Amino acid sequence: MSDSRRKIVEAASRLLEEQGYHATGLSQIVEESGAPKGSLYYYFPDGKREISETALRETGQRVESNIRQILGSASSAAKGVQTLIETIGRRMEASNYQAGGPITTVALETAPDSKRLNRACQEIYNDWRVALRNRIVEDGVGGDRADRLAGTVLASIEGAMVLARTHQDRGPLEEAATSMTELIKAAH
Amino acid sequence: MSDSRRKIVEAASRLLEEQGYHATGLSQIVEESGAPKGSLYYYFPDGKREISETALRETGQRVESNIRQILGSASSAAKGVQTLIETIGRRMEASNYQAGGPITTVALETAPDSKRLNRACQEIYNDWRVALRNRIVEDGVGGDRADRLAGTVLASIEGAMVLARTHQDRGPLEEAATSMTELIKAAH
DNA sequence: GTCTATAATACGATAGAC
DNA sequence: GTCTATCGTATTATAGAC
Repeated sequence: MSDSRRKIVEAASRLLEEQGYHATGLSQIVEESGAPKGSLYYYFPDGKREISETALRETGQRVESNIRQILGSASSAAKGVQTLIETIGRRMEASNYQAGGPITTVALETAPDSKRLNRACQEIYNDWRVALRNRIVEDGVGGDRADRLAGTVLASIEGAMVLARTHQDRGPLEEAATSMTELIKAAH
Repeated sequence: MSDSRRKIVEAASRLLEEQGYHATGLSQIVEESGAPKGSLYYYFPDGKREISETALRETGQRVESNIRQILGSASSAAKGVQTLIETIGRRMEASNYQAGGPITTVALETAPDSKRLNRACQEIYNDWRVALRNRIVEDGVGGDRADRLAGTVLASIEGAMVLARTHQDRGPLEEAATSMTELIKAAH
């Protein structure tokens, strides 16, 4: 992938997380990426939606990789989820709560009116969910229950990020970490 | 409160939930409200932000009232939370997932750049959380633990709404309902 | 691959009449 | 209380040169 294209996608990923879809302009993406202004529609003929989809999917894969790595090196699913949520809390705090969930805002904004971006968000959330589910199954929890637990953990993380960003406080994530480890342990 | 003002606030509440802050234009609010176009800046001299704050706070109180009513008429906190989440699921499904969390999208969009709207969202979330906490305390759960449980329930609901809207499926809310009742029951 | 210029449209907000 | 007209400034996207 060319350098300009890569820089555009990286800038878009960050801006979409921090500001959401509608508040992020193409001019700002180009400006902050440092890429040439003329290359935007050369690399992304379909414009903003194509850039955003590319950025979302790249973010999704990066996050999924982080999830798998953290869960994989933990001694149990419960420990892994706790470490995962703590890591998210540190990341949000370090960004002064400008990071607001890698795709949450865009997922909410575009669910009704962009089939393309909505599908991307669906697939990304599904990948994350599967990663969580697999680690819980490895711990010996039955498939159906592991599935439900993975969904609850994912929802709790998403919601706790919303609250943490709103309050500029990672407390909600810490509460979620405690509750989710408790819930997973109780499933055995 | 005058009729035009009330209609503007009602339309704004609905549009902000369905579309978020940046995607909702003043012209659309006026148009769908049926209020006279000239009355917008008469009732809300500070413009879009003032309309939005008013709409958010009104929505917040309406939802808080619903929460208290549902929790209050339930035989236990766990049952109440289950009924609450099921009610939310039916509401989202009935709207074809256009309802996307009464304030979630706006909370995420405006957290960084509008002190005024951010504070409103903080206070609304806090009210909801207190309503949850109080009902859990009534069930005999200790204050600290009830506080954490309320935070987790709120986060799970917020996150499950994000996932439900994204997938156009109330499954995430059903999973959250099951898990949250389990978690609350385990606290006794 | 990259540039500039510009089309076409929408936005929030204000002024001043009535 | 309500109206219209308008200002200034964004936006996405395209055309055509280089």
